[in-house]
Amino acid sequence: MTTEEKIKKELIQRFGDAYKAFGLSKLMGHIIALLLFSPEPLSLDEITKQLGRSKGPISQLVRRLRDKHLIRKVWMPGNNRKDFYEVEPEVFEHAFRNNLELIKNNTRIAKQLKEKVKSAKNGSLHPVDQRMVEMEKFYLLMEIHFNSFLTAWTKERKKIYK
Amino acid sequence: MTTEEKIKKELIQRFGDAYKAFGLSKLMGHIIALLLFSPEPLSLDEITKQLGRSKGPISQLVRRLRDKHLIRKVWMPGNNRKDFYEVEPEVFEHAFRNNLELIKNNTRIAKQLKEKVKSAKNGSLHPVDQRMVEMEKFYLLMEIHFNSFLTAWTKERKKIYK
DNA sequence: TTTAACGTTTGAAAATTATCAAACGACGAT
DNA sequence: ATCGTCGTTTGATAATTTTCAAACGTTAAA
Repeated sequence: MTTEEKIKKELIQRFGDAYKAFGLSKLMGHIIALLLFSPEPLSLDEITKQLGRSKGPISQLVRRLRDKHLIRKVWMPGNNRKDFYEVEPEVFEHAFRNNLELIKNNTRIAKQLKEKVKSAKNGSLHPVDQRMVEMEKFYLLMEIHFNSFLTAWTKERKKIYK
Repeated sequence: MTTEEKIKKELIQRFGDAYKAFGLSKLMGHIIALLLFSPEPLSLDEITKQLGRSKGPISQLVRRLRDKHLIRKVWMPGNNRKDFYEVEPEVFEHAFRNNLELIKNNTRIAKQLKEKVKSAKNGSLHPVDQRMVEMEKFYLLMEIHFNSFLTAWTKERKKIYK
């Protein structure tokens, strides 16, 4: 096995683990890693072949990755039949934004539960109320900092790819 | 069912979903939510009873929650046999820090792969190299902003619980 | 010292999720 | 118009994860 193949294998491996750690499908990580490594866009057939899986799951996960804006379809001249894919230029940013949605959901939980506790207030304040207030503030502040990170990154990225 | 019970049920439900969305066990979310709602620390028996599960999984997940610093054991006077648990005062911060570890792991992946590509450089630069450079910068910048969020939160939290 | 309650561990069962092979519909190519 | 290739869908199977019940060791209470 050449050095390049070893690197490719490790990239696939580690992206799989990372995706799983974030609660996503391991195979999704494999697909991203493979496309990340490939200098050229790959067809579904290529992906299935290189990852040694069958068409079913690849087709489904490629769709999900597209929904998440992590990869995109690219038109290849001279091949009107096959779909080719490559990673989105802003993969990392999009991956982060997907995570941001989960954060926002937490803010929503806190806000809604807080309201419900408040409206059901029966004289004595329930301790969970205080916690929900804290939780909402926590995630709101987090959203602010996450957004400021995104602006900072946009600037930084321009420097890299100018 | 009283309003309070409805709120409790919804809290448990939604924390379960949220935990699952972050790739953790749904039951872990249930335990946290239950403890979050309870004004008093709960024993393992209470938790198993209230969640309608058996001792095995509760025992295991309580340990994992403790490892993650999301809940803690609390000594109860007059009850030397049972272990009682409550949520850590800084649950949200600790939950965030756990996530930060995953982020740091991503930084590590980028750094390591980048090095390997560089050391294996065979004349023509492989496109994955550029991507790894970008990835590392992305997650390093993220770490900076995450840390600044944590400092900001520490300040904010003092205001709430002063 | 004995007993009983407690938390942990463990092997099996249940439930969920991932994966495959095959069938299908769509659409260029011939 | 027909054929063949492509991506999707689907029902069955495999693999993984979750859950339970029972056995176990430990330790406070009697």
